[in-house]
Amino acid sequence: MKILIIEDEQEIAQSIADYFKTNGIQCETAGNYALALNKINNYDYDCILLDLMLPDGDGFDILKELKSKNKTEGVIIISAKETLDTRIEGFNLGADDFLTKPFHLSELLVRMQALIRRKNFQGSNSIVFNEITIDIFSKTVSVNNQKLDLTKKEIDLLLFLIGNNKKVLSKGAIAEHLSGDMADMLDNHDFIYAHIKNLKKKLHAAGSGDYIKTIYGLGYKWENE
Amino acid sequence: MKILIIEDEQEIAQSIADYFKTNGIQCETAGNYALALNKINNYDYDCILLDLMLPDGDGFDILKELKSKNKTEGVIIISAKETLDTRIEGFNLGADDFLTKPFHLSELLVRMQALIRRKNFQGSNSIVFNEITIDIFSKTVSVNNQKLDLTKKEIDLLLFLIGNNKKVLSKGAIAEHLSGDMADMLDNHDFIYAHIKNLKKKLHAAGSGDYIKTIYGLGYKWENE
DNA sequence: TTTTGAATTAATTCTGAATTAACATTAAAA
DNA sequence: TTTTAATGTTAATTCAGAATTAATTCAAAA
Repeated sequence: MKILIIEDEQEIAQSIADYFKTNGIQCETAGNYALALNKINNYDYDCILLDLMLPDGDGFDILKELKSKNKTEGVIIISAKETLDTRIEGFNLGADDFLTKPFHLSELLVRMQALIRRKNFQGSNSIVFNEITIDIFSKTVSVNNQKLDLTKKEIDLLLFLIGNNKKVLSKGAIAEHLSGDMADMLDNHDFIYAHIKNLKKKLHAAGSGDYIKTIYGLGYKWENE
Repeated sequence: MKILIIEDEQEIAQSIADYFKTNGIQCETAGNYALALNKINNYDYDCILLDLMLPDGDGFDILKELKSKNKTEGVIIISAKETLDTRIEGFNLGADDFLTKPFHLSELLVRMQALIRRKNFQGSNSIVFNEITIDIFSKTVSVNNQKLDLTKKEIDLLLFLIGNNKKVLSKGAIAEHLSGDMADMLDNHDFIYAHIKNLKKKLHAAGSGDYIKTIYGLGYKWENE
């Protein structure tokens, strides 16, 4: 078993490598974006540990590269700051696990072993909120195990709301997220109403709770009632 | 800071509680599955210590319950027998740390503090004034943990007053702040009366103190009585 | 088929005006 | 000097209409 550690802090990379080696796992390290890309494209690994903040690039880009090349390595993101949003972005890009610094090496080892086992069993990764389950890989949403037929934007909206659990999101912020670009505040954001309504309707029809709250004058938020 | 210790061996639970209390951490204990479930569903804790083997149930089920209800408490599993399998299952179910008995209380304390630090770092941003808490992200105001339903202007006014704690704010200044534009001093500012009154009413109804003082002829100020 | 913009309707919040109450100032009376 | 009454100013309260924001509907665009 061989893993690649993409991490610019030499000390951290080395201590992970040492710990893994004593546990019978071969390791290679890449301290920057360019080197990491090179290694990924020329060698195969069982698992990749990926730090998001690199001196010469974004860890997410490496993830994109991996997926675009249809590489099958499992990826565990290790990041200093974890928000549910970055977690979801990570999962959306195909990461398998997410670990926040500082972490215990034993935990990393266990998770990595769990990941490799999961890979072998073709397990799926999902986000669960009460009766709602969102499968990150298949992009399917189900309520009480009943599959929902949501459009792309509806899933995107749902993830954005859940990912910012309890935080109020303005119409402008939602519009920007859904449309992708830096929609300026002068734009027409009325289409948000349609998406909110449709998503609410579908969730409700499937028997889900009313988690999308309207905060009059401020926006919307997702909240367990 | 308050934690819940779920552990059936009374002696162990007590010694943990004692140790933590001398370190300024409040503790509650639950000696069995049923009691633990009850406490979890009715109170909020900063962290939960979870023994896996309980006389009337499985600790993992408590973990599942926590996650399905989207509780955000950190969970440290303490278990007598650690196999890689139970570790993996624990992490997969969302535990944050895993400690094998016997352990040093000092280690438990350090890990718990690390966990809480990690949680708080990504935690919500809030302003607290005695019994009043204003969460900036969720745009919610609560008094003694009871949520208030304030309008945009009311929240705005509350923040303006608290933010200028003890400073007298003229009606004109408040009007300018609330309306956003450079309202000239000739404008009618009577609407301020309504907002002040509504805000006072809602805060008072929720059991808050009367912090909004009228300074006759000058304006209003926020002050701890 | 899905997404978006426009038009319409509904709901909520804000604000100005009117009324009433509280306070401050002044001046006359005790 | 102190009290009281008269007067004017400021604040509290109330409420209806104005303004804003959201929901809904539908048709056009992607």
